[in-house]
Amino acid sequence: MQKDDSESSTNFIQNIIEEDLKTQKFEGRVHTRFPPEPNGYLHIGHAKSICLNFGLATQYSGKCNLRFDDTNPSREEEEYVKAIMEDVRWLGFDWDDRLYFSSEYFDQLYEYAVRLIQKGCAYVDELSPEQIREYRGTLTEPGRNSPYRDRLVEENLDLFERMRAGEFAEGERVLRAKIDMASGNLNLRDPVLYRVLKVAHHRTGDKWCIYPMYDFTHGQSDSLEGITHSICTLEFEDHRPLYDWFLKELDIYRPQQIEFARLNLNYTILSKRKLLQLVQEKHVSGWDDPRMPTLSGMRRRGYPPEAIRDFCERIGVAKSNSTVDFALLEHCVRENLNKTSSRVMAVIRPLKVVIENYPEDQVEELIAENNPGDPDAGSRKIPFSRVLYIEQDDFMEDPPKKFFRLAPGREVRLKHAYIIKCEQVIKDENTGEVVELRCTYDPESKSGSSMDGRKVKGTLHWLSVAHAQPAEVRLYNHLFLNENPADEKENPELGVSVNSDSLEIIQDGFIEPFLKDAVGGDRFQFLRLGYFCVDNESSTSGAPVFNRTVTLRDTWAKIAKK
RNA sequence: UGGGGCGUCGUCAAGUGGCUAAGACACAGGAUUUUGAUUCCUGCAUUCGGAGGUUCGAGUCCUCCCGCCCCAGCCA
Repeated sequence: MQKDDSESSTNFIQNIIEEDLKTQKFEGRVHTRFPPEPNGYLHIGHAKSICLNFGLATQYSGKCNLRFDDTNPSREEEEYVKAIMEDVRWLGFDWDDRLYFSSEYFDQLYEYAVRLIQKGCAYVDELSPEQIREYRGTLTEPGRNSPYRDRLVEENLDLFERMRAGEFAEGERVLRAKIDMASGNLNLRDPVLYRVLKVAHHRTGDKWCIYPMYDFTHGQSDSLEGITHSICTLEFEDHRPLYDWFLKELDIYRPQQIEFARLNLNYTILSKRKLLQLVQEKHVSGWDDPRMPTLSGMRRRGYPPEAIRDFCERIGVAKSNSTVDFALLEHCVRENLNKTSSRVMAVIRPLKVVIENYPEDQVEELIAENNPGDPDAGSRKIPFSRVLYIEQDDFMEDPPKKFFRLAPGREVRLKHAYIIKCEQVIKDENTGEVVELRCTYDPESKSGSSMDGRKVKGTLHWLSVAHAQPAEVRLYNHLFLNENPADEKENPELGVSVNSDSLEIIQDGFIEPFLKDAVGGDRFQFLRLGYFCVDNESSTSGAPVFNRTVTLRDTWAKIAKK
């Protein structure tokens, strides 16, 4: 297989696969799987795994399965299954007819367990959970054998069958593998294979009251599906000997487990447990809150799936624990949106401007290009009149040196329109707040006219007051101010560290007339403000609500800070 | 003091003994610009956790040391 891009380098997993292809280890096959547990929503960390697994399959003309690892019914729900499938599809991947559930293998897994018992490799233990822990030993001291370890095969078979029949309460019996209680690898100290769980399963209902553990399920499921490369995260490295042990003892097809480092992103948390906590404690509106690093949150925020895939491509795959800069994700989002979104004007903190020398009842239709970088994007008309809104930030009564927006006596260009000059500042008598600017315009300076060559430093976005439509605009910032919110030592209480400025709702923003009819998911660049999308949840017909996806890069903000 | 991993630029990350250690993001300058956006240039590791050694030649091989991460669920 030739790489289509000779400049890009291969990661260590690709190297392994290419070596396996060369040696015909799996008869030239590449078959991966993405195996989420349906106990939460997918986040950007899962996207890395999805892109890796599905991407490898595509690259090497192989296949990738979607398999729900649903062996613990007490934490799993159908709601999550649906959401996960939606998210994987949205990201742009397709599992065709290869949708699997570990629970489909419960019969087969039970049979495998019986086989191990018959080989003398597994036994039913009746130590309590606490005793099992005690007998396991510690990191530095070996464990001790359970007194029930040497039961006869027949006795184990009978007991295991009775476990399945529901004769024992939770915690009274477990099935354990007989490996090595002195192993330095704790996973090999007679791991539990089956436990009693008198809980209905979202797919198998009440059929079972014993459920296999992850370790006894994952490898066998991979084996049954003919997976070649079983890619998982680093914390499972210690499980690989166990993964291999089961397949060897069972004498069934052996896929190869490969571990890579999970994604960490600064300013965000990527742990299902903590994300669930944010949802449950209502620090966010739900799993799809636009501030969440979940795929559903990013979708609602306006991140294009292409940008997320690009990000996953760029971060690479390796084995060292690392934390990727959030700025890289934002860069990918901007890069995509810059190419694809129409430029429109919106004013979120309006300041009234009256053009004194512009006729009272005149309205002009000005031509505005939709995307300067893309001539095919076309243009639209925008109304210009005597009374306008500009952004409050774009005026300063007493400007610093490098400020080249509007100020008393200064000139700026209004985008697509005329050059105006600030003649007078009107303030509120009581508060002293600037409430209106009286300006004049230069009729010769109209955009597109022969006389528009005159240069001014600043160009502002604006809206005609009579034509502007009101709209709610939501501005988002990092959910956490701390660069490393996952650090328990720094942030023992997660909720407390949530950035109180992570959401700002602007109720009284204004948008161009035609944006009134924008529909959920539509994406735009609000000139000079950032990229925004129409919120799917809160928007109603004719009254769109906009989410700020990401700001534009802002050099001025950096200068102003100094 | 057990077992398993990892240490290359601020952040990711190529590099599989042989030209001056890729690339991206970030950052800093400059040019163009009716978005302080975009685009375009330019700069940004004499050095690869440290110390020895092998070699004509070491980020890559060997030895020792240091640091960081994971494992003691009947979670995945």
